Amino acid sequence: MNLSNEIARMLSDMLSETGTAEICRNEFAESVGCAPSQINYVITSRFTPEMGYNVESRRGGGGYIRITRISLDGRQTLMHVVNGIGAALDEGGAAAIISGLAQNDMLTASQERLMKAAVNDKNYAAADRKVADAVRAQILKRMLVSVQSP
Amino acid sequence: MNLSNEIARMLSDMLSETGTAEICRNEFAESVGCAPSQINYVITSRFTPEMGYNVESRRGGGGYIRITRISLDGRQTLMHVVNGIGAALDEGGAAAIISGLAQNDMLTASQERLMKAAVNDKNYAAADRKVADAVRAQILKRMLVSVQSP
DNA sequence: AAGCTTGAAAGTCAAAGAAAGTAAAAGTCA
DNA sequence: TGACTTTTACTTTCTTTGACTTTCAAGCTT
Repeated sequence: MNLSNEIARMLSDMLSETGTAEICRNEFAESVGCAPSQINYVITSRFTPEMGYNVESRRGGGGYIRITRISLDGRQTLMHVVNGIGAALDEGGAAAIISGLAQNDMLTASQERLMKAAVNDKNYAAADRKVADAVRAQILKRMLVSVQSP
Repeated sequence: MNLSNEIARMLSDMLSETGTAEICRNEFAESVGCAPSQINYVITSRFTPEMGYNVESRRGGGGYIRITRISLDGRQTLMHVVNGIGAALDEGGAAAIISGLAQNDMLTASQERLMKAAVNDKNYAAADRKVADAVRAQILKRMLVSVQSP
C-alpha cells in the first residue's frame, strides 16, 4: 500500500470515529514519516468537495487542518448533483439546480434564496465569462456540500 | 491550544458573564503569562468592529481596556454593514463580517456556513486576486441583502 | 491656580518564530 | 510514456516578543 492511501485511510478513520479529522500538519506528517506537503497532496486529491468533504485550516502558531464530511442524510442525491456540476456553470444552470433541490425539500427557502443570490450573474461583472462560470461552479459545489455538513 | 485563543476565550467568558470585559492590560498579561502587547494583538485580530465588538481604553495610571458588544438591531444594521463593504474584499475580511453578524444573532448557523462556503478563497482559483476580491464583495452584499428580504 | 515633573499605564511597530500553502522537480509504477 | 506520488525549496499567514512612544493622573513648584 502506498503512503498516500495510508494517510487517507488514517484520516477517514478519524472522520468515522469522531465525525471530524483535525490534525496539526507537521506533527501528523512526522508521525506518518513523510513530508508535510504530502498531507496537502492527499487532501487535494482525496478530500475534495466533489467527494463530499469540507476542509478548513489555519496557519501560524496553533495552526491546524480540519476535515469534515457531509452527513449521510441525503448524501447520495446531493453528491450526485454536485458531481453533475462540471467545471463551469452559467447562472441559469445554477438556478435550475438550486430550484430542483428546493422542490425536493433538500434546501430550505432561506438556503435557496441565499444560493441564488450567490450565483447571480450581476456579481460576476468584474470577471470575464469563462472565469465567472468556473468560479460560480466552485461556489455552488462548496455551498451545497456545506449545507449538509454538521 | 495557543495563547491567543486562550486569551480570546477568557475575554469572551467575561463578556458573556457580565456583558463587558474590562481589564488592566499589564496585570492581565502577567496573569496569563505573556507580553502586554499580545493583548493588543488578540484584540485587534479577534475583537474588531466587523465582528461586532467595541473597544475603549485609557492610558496612564488607572488605565484600562474595555470591550463591549455592539448592539445591533435588525434591518438597518444589516444594510449598514452592506453599505460598509467596499468594492473588494478578501476571504478574511468577508469571514470576519459574517462571524460578527452571526454572533449578534443576525444570521443563523446555517446561513453563516453557507456564506463562508461562498466566500472561500478556494472557489476563486480561476480568477486573479483583484477580480476575485471584487466578485466576492458583490456576492457577499447580495447574499446579505437576500437574507433580510423573505 | 497654572504649569511642570514624573511614574504608570496603554499603543505601535518591527523582528523573530511557528505553522500551513504552493509549485515544480524527481521518483515510481502500470 | 503518462499519471500518480513524494520530496524540496520557497511563500504566505498567524503568533509572540521586545523596544520604543504616547497619553494620562497626580503631586510639586511658583
